[in-house]
Amino acid sequence: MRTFQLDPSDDPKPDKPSAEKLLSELNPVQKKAAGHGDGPLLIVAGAGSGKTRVLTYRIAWLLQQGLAKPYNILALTFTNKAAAEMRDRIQKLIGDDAKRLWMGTFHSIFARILRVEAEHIGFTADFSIYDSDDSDRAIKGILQELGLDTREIKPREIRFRISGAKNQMITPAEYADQFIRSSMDDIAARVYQIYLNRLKQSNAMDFDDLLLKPIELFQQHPAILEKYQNHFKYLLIDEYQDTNRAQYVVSKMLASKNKNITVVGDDAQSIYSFRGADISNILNFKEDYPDAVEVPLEQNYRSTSMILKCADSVIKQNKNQLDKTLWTDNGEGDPVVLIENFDQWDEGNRVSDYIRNLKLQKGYRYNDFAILYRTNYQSRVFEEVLRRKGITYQLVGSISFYQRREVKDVVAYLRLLVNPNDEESLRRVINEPSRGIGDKSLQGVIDIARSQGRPLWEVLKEASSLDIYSRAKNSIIDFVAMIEYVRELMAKGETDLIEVARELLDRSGYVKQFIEENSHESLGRRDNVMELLNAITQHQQDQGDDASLSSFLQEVSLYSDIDDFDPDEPRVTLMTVHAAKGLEFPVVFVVGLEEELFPMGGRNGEEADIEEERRLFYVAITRAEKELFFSYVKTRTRYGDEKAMIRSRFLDEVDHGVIRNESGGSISKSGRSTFGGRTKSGGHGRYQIDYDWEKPIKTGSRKSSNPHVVRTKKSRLKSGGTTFSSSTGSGGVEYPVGATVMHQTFGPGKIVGKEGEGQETKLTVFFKKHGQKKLAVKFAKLQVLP
DNA sequence: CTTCACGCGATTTTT
DNA sequence: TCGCGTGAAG
Repeated sequence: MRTFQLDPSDDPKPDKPSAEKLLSELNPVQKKAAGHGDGPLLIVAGAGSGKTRVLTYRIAWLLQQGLAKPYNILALTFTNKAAAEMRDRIQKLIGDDAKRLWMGTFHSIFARILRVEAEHIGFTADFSIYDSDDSDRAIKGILQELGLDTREIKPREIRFRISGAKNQMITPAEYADQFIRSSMDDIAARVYQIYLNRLKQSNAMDFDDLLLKPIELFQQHPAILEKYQNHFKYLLIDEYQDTNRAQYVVSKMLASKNKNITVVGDDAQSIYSFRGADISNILNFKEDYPDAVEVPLEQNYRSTSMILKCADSVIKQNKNQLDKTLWTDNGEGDPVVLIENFDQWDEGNRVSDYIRNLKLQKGYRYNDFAILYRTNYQSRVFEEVLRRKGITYQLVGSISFYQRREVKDVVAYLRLLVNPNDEESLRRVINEPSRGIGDKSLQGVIDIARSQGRPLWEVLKEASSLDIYSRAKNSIIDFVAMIEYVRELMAKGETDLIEVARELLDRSGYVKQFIEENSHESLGRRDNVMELLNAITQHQQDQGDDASLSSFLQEVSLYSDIDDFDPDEPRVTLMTVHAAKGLEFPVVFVVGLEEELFPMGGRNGEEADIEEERRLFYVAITRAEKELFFSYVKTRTRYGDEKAMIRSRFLDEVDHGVIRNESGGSISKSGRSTFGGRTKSGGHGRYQIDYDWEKPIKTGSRKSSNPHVVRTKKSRLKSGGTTFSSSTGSGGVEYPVGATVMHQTFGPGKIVGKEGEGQETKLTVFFKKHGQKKLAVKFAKLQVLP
């Protein structure tokens, strides 16, 4: 990285005429925020008040005024998608300079910095990034080595505690001193220290470390901190209400020299405290920076006044909330409609019928609709119903491609290649496919490694002189040689990345096992592996010369499902409320409004927890532009059996003047006791008479249609079970030029060229988001869309 | 050391 | 209801 000395007293240039023009599309308050010069700036941006717009224009303005070069600006967002979108919008304003802006999530930006500075804190540039799953495995291993029963003490429980401590920047010693309240805490304290050591030895960092290590780096090396302070002359942080302590500290460090820090946030939309987000960061901003200029954005451009009134009546119930008044010029709009259902199948049917009818009557397109729910598992019913009715949808979240076992396995292989000390990856793949290196043999070697305090890999390299079973010993020797061979291949730099990966998968026998098994499922797994290889190629195309296995692996680790949500495809969106933050839709359905689901019952029902649930509900409501629907069910199937549900207290809290039932009447409070009744048989018949929906044939329909296969048809292939339809590979499927097809990773695309026949057909497909690609029909698993 | 079968726990929310 | 992980047998 280059550093640039820019004198802050550089002539503050007078406004150019073009700057006037640049900001002319903003309202006066937005203009004030966007055109703010140096010094701390707090933008309190209500929902739908155009904060992204302000941030975008502010960055463009800073550049245009000559206050900063693109690389002097660091903009931290909540998702990679948000960053990419903002970059796009800036590019439209100022052109290609936008490419050189530092924009991304806290995690990805600091991962990038840490790669450069790794050796200063005892890591190498090739450090691995552990996701929560990797962390759980590491913790599980530690628990086992401590002789503890991992059924009684769940690794996740321990991880939550450790992560919580890390987010508060509490060291293991401090934790042991202050936070022991139960035997679980006691164990967590012990594991915490070992876990830290283990990660360090593995040259690995977990998600929390990506925020903590920069702090460590900057504290220990003031010169490095100063370098970045000089480099990042302007710091802008989006969604500031959701930052945790570590994020707060690191941004304060970076800003402490120039004080050019802009934060944007809305305390009413703080929904990540479970992850350590601390709302007081935004509430106390003005104490940290007494001369901060505060700009409240209160005009809402998104929603009707009816929807805003609804939202306002909800958030007012929270005691711990800043007062603010959102207003809008938009029309009054229609009241919110409450849909009452017998069970989740009714809910799915009614919602999808509304979608169909609204589309017909008012000319909406499918991408104008979103169905928002509290938990991912609620998506299943909606998927099935939408599919049956032929309504296209896209599912965001749920199980992502990169969490699939076979994909994680291959990623572990690749990680091992770049970082041999990565013990979790090593343990994951050393016996996958099975090579006769079982738990016992491996544990033997691990014990030796521990007693010598050396990385497992180093000890494995000396396997020939170890005292272990000879079959396992030989397998280990072969395995080590195989990895070393491929690593050298890579180190020589003459072999293309993709070829290196192929060599690895070939020599390890990883793909071969799937082909030999030749089952529907294993072939699906093989296809997923091929898809991962495609992603490597894609990465190379995107990054050009900067592409390496390390950079690819980083991208994979920090990938989030929302990142490739495409709002322009004509498909209904299914996602959690959390995932919907920052997005907007003309028509929104907030479903599953039942006690213990939304709000999710914090078992003690703590008021703070309820307030966060309420903010979440507020976020859901404020996604809607024109029409808003609430829905709840009377009985819901959970864990296989039916449970009577009580409708959400939130429905009673909403201003009843803005909400009506389906027949246009006002909703009754008593509805909560009669309709949401406790008896199972109570209103059963009554509500079935009202509705004419095809009841799902619960056993029949679900069995007859393999959910895995069907899911893939309309959702992105990323979601769905572990197997995919192999129909594309077995011939008989036509791929006419001009047809629209759906691809697992690239999304929808159009066929623009074709060569070869049958299985060997290669298609040239143009993807809106990824550009033109040549794909083999055999592997690409394309679905032809109507 | 691998394979099969059964039992039990899971469903917050995510970088 | 279903998927995974643990336990015993081959």
